[in-house]
Amino acid sequence: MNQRLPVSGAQGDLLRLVATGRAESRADLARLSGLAASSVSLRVEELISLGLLGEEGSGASRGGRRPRRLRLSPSAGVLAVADLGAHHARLGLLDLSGAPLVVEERPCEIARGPEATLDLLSDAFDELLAVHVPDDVPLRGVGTGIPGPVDPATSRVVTPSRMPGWNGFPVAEHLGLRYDLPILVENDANLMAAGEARHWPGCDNLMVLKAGTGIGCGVIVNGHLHRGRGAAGDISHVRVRSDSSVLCACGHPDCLEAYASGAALMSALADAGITVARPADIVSLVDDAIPEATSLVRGAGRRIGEVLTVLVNFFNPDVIAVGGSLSAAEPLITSIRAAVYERCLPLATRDLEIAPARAGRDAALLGAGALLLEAALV
Amino acid sequence: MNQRLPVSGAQGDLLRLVATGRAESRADLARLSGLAASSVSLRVEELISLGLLGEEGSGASRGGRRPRRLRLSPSAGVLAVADLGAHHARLGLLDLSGAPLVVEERPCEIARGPEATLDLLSDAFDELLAVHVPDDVPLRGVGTGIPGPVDPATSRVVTPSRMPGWNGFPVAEHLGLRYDLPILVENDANLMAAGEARHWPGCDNLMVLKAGTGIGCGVIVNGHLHRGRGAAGDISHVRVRSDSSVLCACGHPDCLEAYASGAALMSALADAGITVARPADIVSLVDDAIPEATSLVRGAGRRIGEVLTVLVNFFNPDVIAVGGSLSAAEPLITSIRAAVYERCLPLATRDLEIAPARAGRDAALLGAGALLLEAALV
DNA sequence: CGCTTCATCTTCGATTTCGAAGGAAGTGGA
DNA sequence: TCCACTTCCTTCGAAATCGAAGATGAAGCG
Repeated sequence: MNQRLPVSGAQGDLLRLVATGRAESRADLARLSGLAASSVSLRVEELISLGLLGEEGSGASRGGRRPRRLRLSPSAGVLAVADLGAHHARLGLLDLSGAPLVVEERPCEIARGPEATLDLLSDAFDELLAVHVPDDVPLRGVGTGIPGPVDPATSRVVTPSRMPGWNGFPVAEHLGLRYDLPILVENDANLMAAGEARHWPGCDNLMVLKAGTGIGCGVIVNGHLHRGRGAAGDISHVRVRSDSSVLCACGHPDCLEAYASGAALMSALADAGITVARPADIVSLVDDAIPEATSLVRGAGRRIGEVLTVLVNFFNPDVIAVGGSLSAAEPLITSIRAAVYERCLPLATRDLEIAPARAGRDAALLGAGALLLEAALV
Repeated sequence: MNQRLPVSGAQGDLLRLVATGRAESRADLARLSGLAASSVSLRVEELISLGLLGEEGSGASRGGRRPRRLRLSPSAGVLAVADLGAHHARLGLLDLSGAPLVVEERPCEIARGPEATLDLLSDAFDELLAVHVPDDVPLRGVGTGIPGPVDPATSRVVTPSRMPGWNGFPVAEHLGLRYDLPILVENDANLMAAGEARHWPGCDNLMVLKAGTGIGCGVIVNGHLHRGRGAAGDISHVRVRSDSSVLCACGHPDCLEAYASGAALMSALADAGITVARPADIVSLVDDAIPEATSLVRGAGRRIGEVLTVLVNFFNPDVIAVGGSLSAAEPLITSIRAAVYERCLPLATRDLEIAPARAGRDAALLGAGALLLEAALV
């Protein structure tokens, strides 16, 4: 049941507005699309008779007649999305409004190479589809996040670290052999940013920091993901000020990652005689008020904050959302805030919000859905 | 002769495409606007009969019939644009394709306050119009650059340094009292970036560095000026790594401006017993191979490059254009390049060009024209 | 309760845009 | 030179879109 959406032009725009939750009624659509109300009515009627859109009760009055609420029909289709990590993949199915139908996590060694990994992924998708989706509901798109840089022009992985065999691999092309559908391949931090963006209505410029084993960052400019040449947002190898000198795996001294990533904190804790298995365990240590852990997290936050200082002055975002497994540690955000507010221009921090991410663990999957809906589905 | 352009919707789009030089023929317009060729012909015919557009000879064949070249009629109108500096204003008139008709520089103390300065500006505009523009050619828009932050939402100056009396002043509103026309007010580095952008066709993401008395920076994302909350691109108060510690006028230690601005270099030269009047004089010293000057400029370039490192990783621009009076010093760009290429991710520098600005001394004026044409003129 | 006001949505004729077809004007190869 | 082919531009009927007017349903108010 693979099938491209049979919509084009104006119809597609309207469908997208409903799918992304920006519009709920014909009147909303008229306001947002710029089309005349009459044209909207016509197109909506067509979309309903195509079975893509449905009417469902009525919305809240804004002082006059209540709008008839429009929703994507559940049978309009589903999206299959995944977020590949080093040792496991998070994957699931979304409906066409981008809401998750089912999400699960499977072990998956990315080091086994692209073919094996992607085939495992496709098989998992097929399983989920067979179990959770009726036969007459078509798959409309496939998207996946990759823990490394993706060239936006070619959808190929470029110079990834810790992903042997993936360099230059045409991921989208390979998935396209199995699915004749819109395919999205994107860096995982970028997907997370796209997912987070939907939770900050009215904020067009945001940075999403992913503090986990590594440090990732995605950038939304003007409501759209900024890709640059494929590495945009990569701040992990920025040089930080420091008294000592630590050599990073990349060959340069004093990279942010070597001081403030979950991996760096874990190894520093080990030096202090405290062994933890995952970055998330550091959060528990902080919650238990273990001084070594708290001090380390605070130092990491300060270092991250110092780097963000430059970026806040330069980019002036509305929001910096901090996610990833380390973000649950209270002192992290606090010390990031302190560093940024102390050193940045008042004009840049005037209305700047530095807050925990809102999209939760499935942010990357939701982001993949959002990008598929916005960009890929015509 | 003030008059808003009598165009709307599709007509305006087409006019803009011709004005900005992106389209030269009906066929170009059809390709770029997305309209059908037949619709383009209709609208163009209207624009010609309105006297806004004219046909002028024919262009180069692309293998078939030669296109009839379209140009904005010289009588379609003019724009009045200015770039305010601390002690003088550069101002001029542009035709509707953004090309300068006349440019001049006048002494103008910005410290005399907004009313006096803006009235002087308007008087200068009126003079130029009277001398250089026939009575039947209307003024279509007015734009000016300000050497300080401008809130994009309100077009007010916010927390400027060295501009007493300007804080919170509604510049656009004030000019609007005298001209019932589209008014543009923008930070000077931003205008320079907008002007530079036109000289880098195909490059959608660029940073323009202005190295003069101060250090300014404008950012073009996706072909459009990025404003953020009004301070975007302001990197002059970013903290740099250094052994010593210098206190900047802003109250923080070790700002980039305190080490690498023309003002900082001049004061360092003075300490070495070499007195110069303007940053441009430093360039002559470098050309004469005065070791102190060369070494200072090289150090400034390295420091600027180190800051750019962070921004290149984060933003992944296609081009960094270096302008301003110091940019003529060869070692500046060389050492910026060295710092950036040494430390940035290969993916980010793969196709990155770091080059002297191309738009010349009138960059800001051209930028004002470009922004007026793109944004203000409907 | 009836009245006014408001926002939503539809109807219908006027306008704009499209797209297929074709004429005009050029290039390049046999 | 002729002829095939390309690109540019226009013509004209078909289709999409608009906008004014009105119908619909709900909230607010005396």
